[in-house]
Amino acid sequence: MCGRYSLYTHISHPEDFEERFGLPAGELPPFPAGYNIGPYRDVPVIFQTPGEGVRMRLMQWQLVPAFAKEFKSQYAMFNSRAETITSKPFWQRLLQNARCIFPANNFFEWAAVEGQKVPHKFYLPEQRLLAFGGLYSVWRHPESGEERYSASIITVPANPLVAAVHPRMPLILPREIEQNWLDPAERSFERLQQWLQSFPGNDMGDVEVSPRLNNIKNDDSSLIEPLAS
DNA sequence: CCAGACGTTGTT
DNA sequence: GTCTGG
DNA sequence: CCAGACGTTGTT
DNA sequence: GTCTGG
Repeated sequence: MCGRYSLYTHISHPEDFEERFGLPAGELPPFPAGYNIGPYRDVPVIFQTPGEGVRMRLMQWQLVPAFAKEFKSQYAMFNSRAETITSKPFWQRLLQNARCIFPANNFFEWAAVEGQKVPHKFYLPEQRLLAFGGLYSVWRHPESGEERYSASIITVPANPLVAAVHPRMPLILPREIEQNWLDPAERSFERLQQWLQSFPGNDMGDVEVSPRLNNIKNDDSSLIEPLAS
């Protein structure tokens, strides 16, 4: 699963967004560095619609279907299982028409050790920016017509490194397919399905971090530091 | 995801 | 236990 | 044509 | 909103 992550590269190295996604620093959404980002927050999401370039905007981290009566979900849909989105029509349509990327610097998973929840940070040392594959949805207010965006992170089975801590992990897109993933012209179900892979653990780092991370009210850069043991 | 709350009626 | 809030 | 359906994940 | 069923 993926229920907590960090994003601060857009503050420290905004040029990464230009290089990877063609997004100039001036077009990044106003979002402070976040070291402890959880579900239901508004987070920066990268997406593309037909006839338009790649864009980034804030979306609420959950998924509210367009047909919902209110802008809230009665289910926990901040994650979407790869196994589900390829097998059910509702999700298949989103996979073909509403893919997005959550930019991130790492993700956290909790190990259950003697009844304690022990947080671990997973990251790619050589890469400041990670691209989580996700799905988004646009909901329109019935009266005002106001648009509200929401988005969900796709999950896949954990690779062996992550599996030592937790059985699921976010879909991480290899750099070479990021552009294809965002391209609204890509509708091949078979290719899309092939991209729902668990990113290998070989190049990933895993460090235990402070349990202060557990409380989402804590949000500072010390939370991503390896726990001194 | 984790943490923290979780209880009301009627009245002025 | 289960729901809500962040 | 209208009515009705359409949406979980992860945890122990 | 959009698709399916009757």
